[in-house]
Formats: sequence, C-alpha cells, structure tokens
Amino acid sequence: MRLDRLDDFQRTHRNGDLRLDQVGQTVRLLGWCRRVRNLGSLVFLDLRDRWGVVQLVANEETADPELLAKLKAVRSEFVLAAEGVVAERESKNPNLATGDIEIRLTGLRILNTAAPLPFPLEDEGVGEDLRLTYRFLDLRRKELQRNMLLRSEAANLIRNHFRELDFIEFETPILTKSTPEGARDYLVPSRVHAGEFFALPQSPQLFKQLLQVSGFERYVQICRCFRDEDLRADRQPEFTQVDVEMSFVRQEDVQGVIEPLMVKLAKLVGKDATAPFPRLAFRDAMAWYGSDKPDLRCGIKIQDVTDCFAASGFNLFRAAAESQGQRRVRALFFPGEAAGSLSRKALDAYQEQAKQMGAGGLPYAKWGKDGLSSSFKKFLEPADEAALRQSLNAAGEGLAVFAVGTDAQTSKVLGDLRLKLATNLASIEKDPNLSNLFHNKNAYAFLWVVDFPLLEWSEGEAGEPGRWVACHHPFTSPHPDDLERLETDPGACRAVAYDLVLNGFEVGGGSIRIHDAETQNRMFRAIGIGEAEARAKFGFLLDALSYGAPPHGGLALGLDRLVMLLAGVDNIREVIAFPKTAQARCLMTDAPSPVDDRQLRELHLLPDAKQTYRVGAVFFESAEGGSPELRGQALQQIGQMTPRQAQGLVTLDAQGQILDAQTLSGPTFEF
RNA sequence: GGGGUUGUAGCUCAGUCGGUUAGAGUGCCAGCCUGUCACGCUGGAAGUCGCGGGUUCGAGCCCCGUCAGCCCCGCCA
Repeated sequence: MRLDRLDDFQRTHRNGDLRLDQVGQTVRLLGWCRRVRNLGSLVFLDLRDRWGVVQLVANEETADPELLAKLKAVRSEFVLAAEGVVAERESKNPNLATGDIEIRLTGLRILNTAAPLPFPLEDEGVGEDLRLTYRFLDLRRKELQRNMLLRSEAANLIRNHFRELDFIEFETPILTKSTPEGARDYLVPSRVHAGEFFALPQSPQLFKQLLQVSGFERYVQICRCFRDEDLRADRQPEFTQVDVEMSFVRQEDVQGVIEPLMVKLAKLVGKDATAPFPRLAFRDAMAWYGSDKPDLRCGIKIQDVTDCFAASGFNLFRAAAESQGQRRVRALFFPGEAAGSLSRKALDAYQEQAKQMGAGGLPYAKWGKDGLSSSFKKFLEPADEAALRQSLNAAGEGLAVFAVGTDAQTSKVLGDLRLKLATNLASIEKDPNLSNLFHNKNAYAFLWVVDFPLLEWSEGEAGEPGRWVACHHPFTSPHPDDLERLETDPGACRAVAYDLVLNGFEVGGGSIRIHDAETQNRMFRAIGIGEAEARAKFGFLLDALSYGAPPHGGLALGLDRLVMLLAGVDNIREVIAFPKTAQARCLMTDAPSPVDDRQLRELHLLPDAKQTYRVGAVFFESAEGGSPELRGQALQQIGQMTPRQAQGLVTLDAQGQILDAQTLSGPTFEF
C-alpha cells in the first residue's frame, strides 16, 4: 500500500478531549485505528491515541469517493492522520467519553499499515509468554499504559518529595565491585584486566554511605539493582529501588521522612493511609502472624495452645508440651459459619498446602452445625475441648488449624495458612464484620517491622561449617543496648533495622549503619570475615569510617513492588515495561544469548592458548602476535589446504594444530 | 536444585473409553449492507495437537524424555 507522509500535519486536539464544545470546528487528529465498522456506504472508524478514542465517519453522499475508498482500506492498528469537522452524533454512545460527537472526515492520510496483530489488544487472558514476546504491542493495551503512567507519576511524586526535603539525587556506578555476603552477583568480565570482573550492584549500599562521609547528609537515588537469584511473582533479576540515606538520624527520623511519602503515594490512587504507621517488633510479628512481613488486612492472630495438651492423649501434641519450649503447638482460629462448615475437600487442600510448607499434616478442630469434628477428636475429652476453646477464645462456630514444631516451622505453616484461609473465608463468609476481620479489602495496611535480629545462624553447605551471617547486611548497626552480645550471644543481638510492609509485601527496608571502624571490624569478626579479608574487600569503607564518618542511616524502597500494590495488580511484571520471565529470560530480545568465541576470547573467558591468524592474499600475519615457530607450522598446514580453505581466519592451538578455519570472502590465492 | 500446573487454528478454548476427514468462538480474507460503536448477514482460507522417542493394528488422548510459560519451596545481606 502507498503510504502518505506526515509532512507538516500537526494535531490540533487529543482524541479523548473532544466534546460537544468543539462542534463545528475543523480538527486534525493522529493515532491508531482501533477498529473499522464498514456499513457499505457508511464507514465508522475509532481513532485511538494515548489520551483516548474518537469516532471518525464518512458516507457515500457527502464524502469524496477517493477518501471513502481510502477509509475502507484501513485495517486495525493502521497509523492515521485525520482531518474533519466535529459534529454532534445522530446516535450517541454513553460508554465513550467522546460519545456525543464524531468527526466527519474531510481528509485522511495513512501514515503506516499494520499486519494483523498476534493477539487482540482488548482481550483479557492472552498468554503471558505471547505478551512478553510482543511486549511493544502488549504495552499498547490500556492496562499497561495505565500502569506505566502510574509508575511515572509515582516516580515524579517521589522525586519531588525528596527534593522538597533538600535531598540530593546521585548516580552511583553500575560497574562496581563484587562483595561477599548477600545475593549472587551478576558479573561483567573486564577485557582490559584478564581474569578480573566487575559486579553489577545488588544495591548502592556502600556508595550511599560513603556520600554521607563526604558530607552530603541527604542522598536519594532511583536506581537499578541486580541480583542473580531465582525469581518470583514479586521478584525480577533487575529491579528499581528508591535508595535513601541521611546523616545524623535515628530510626524515627528516617521513618518520619518515608511515612508522609507513603501517604501521598496512597492518595495518588485514592487510598487513605494514616501516619504514623504501627510499629511491630520482629519477635511479635513472628509470634502473631508467623511472618516478618505480616498482612494486617487480616486480623486473625496465631495463638499458643501448647499448655492445653500437657496431659493430652494426642502424643504429637503432648510431646511438644513436654519439650520445655523447644517445640510448641500453635493455632489459628477463624470464627463464623463459613469457617465452621468448610468441606473435607477444602481442608485436604489446606493440608497439602501445609505439607508444602514443611508440616507433617494439618490437625484441625472444626465447630459447625453438628458440633465438633476434628482430626484428633478421639483424644479430645469434653473437658479438653472446653479448655481448648477457652484458650483459643473460640465461641460459636469456627475452625481451628494447628501446627506443631519449632517456632520457625510453625510460623511458616501458620503464617502461610493464615493468609490463604483468610482470603478464602472472607469471600464466602456472609457476616460482613467477620469477612472484614479476615481480609479488609479496602485497607492500605502499612506498618514498620522493627528490632530485627542482627545475625542469624546459617548452616554451611556441602561440608562447610556453619556461621553467623548478617540478617540485613554487615553494615547494620547493632542495637546499642545489645552491643556486648555481639561476641557473647550473637543470636540475641538486635539490629537497628526496620522494614516497611504494605499489605503483606516488604516494600522497603533499612537500618542505622555502623559509622565507626572499630564496631565495623567487630561486626566483620562476628560474621567470620577476618581482618585481612575485611581489608581486601571493604578497605575503602573502613578507611572512610576512620575519617570522620557521621552517624547515618537510611532505607531503600522497592519501587516495582510499591507500584504493583498501587496499581492493584498481583505481579511485578505488570508494572515493568520490559520484564523477564520466571527463568530470567527476555522473550522479546531473546536475551541472554550465546556470543561468538572471539568475543569470549577478548574477555579472556576462553583459553588464550589458541591464536588466531588472519590469512591474506599475499601472506598471513598474526593478528594477536603469534610466535614465529607457530607461524611456520601454520604455513605448512595451510599449504596442504585448498586455496578456499586457506582463506580467512585460522585458529591454532599451542601446538600449531589447526583447530578452526573459517572461510571469508575475498580473492583466492595459491601457495 | 525440588514440587505443582499449562502447552490443540493468529488468539481464547473444547476434544468422551485410544478409533472415520481434529472442532467452536473470535480474528483474518472476499462479497453484501446508511447510524454503527463487540455492527450485522453470506461464503472462504487457516493445524508440526510444544518437541523427540516409545507402546499399539491405530496416539491430540497412554508411557519415557525434553523445551517453554506461570505459581510455590530452597534461594533472595
């Protein structure tokens, strides 16, 4: 098809802005054809741009025949420039913002054609692999346009917020140093320095601390971070952080800067959040919710019922009661008719879920219309049942599920079931008060989880001995009251670290940092990093801390997760323009992909024992400085080849054997 | 590394107990149509049943392997 030129055509209006006010005006519009409705001698076309859709129309009686023919040739997603007069419609469309008017065409330019799309833009439920392969088309869809706009708005709001508070925006290196601890690094081989590597930053942690030493006092950066770990619905290998650091601050000061920002962000999507947010100690979060990122939209708490089974005939539970606190019996109780009448099949499904979380099974006690039904009913004497109900504060109908084991085990099982049962029961429970208790749909439940442990014991892999590792990172300040425990009882030492949690997602985390070299050295020692290693890996940090480092701290917000929650979607890919699959692949560009051996050799990733000779018309010469000896051997071998074979790149190993000969085009020659 | 799940027309899916020529809706193409807006009507084209192997007289369906998407566990300071 012959295409028209844009030339000096300029739009006079955005398509979505046209109203009855513009009736009679001649307008020029640009955009994509959403759909043509060809009624024969009357043709309608919906023209879409970023701001909306408007209907174009032409008919046989009034329009130029050439124009009408051109209009009929248009297909979906053709790119058009249209000129016409705004007119009130004969039949209006109340579902469309511009539905009262239409554009009577006086001119039409087809700026580009479009092949039929591999998937419809207006359908839900297109396979995600297909969407990712044609992401540039996927991004034409209304939902993604909305999400990208929201992301842009959020980023702007964030920048303005920090600017108003006198923060300075920095850029820190993407090519940086690999550090031990933490996530696996993405590595970038250095061509200039054989065998050496840059790492992509897991976060700009050390740089932002160093900028405090430099005296900037308030740092902010919206930056990309990279972690080579396995993916989840809310995790990508590269993701964006709002990175913040401040000097002369306590935990409360950092939180005081972040809370009003969160309130503003919530407002952006019409949600109310009130600062200050609740603070919850890590220990309580684990005890009540079985999670260090509790979803407070659910009001159900985990309860300890170990004591109820001290004399029980149920051996599993009694054993825990006799374990002197090593193992406990913990439970969730969901009140109400819906919970009390959950089917056996539903309970089996929850049991499977519990097993996946490491539980042996899922003991339950259900009080429904027909009274008690329980997986351990035969061990539950009426008196025990009453005591259990009292302990659970369980009146009326309802369901209790139990987990037995160490706190870590039961927290994991019950923390998971708490949310699964809550969302399910909230949708089937008829009592709105209970439903709301299970899952308050409208809430934006922010909270700070504080007083994290500083260190945790890590079992060594593959024969390595276990050791203490930093929960947050090795630069986190120990709680001042716990400083002595760093050597004596590392596991009991708290950190001045805090996570910001929204609706069960960790959207941010930070800490007050160690700002003196001595404490930093003690910390390194506690996690088994010797003085020499600390010097080699973090020498610059220790230096910096010895030249007048101010007390400082900060946090990082996960922008992708935050926008995901603001957008109300359940997947981080929906708010990232070009995301990767769960296998860390880009279906659109097909990255990562293999590279030439030559590129690998340049980066010293293939052994250099090979040498490449470029064979010319007159003689061959070494491109990378081979030895005269090899040259002689190569010449001898090349002499035995056909002229065709002898042309091009010849790769020799250290013994002068020809490993590979690529033919290049060029004049033939003979030896 | 492990578990679960999905893969059939461009797209979304159905396909019975293993049995004739693998279907529907939609999209696409062609014709008709002056008030459509998910336009309508008529007709047509369109398939590597993800891929490879096996069992069988016969496989979309059963078995083994493999690839890819999604979810979860481990992992993610």
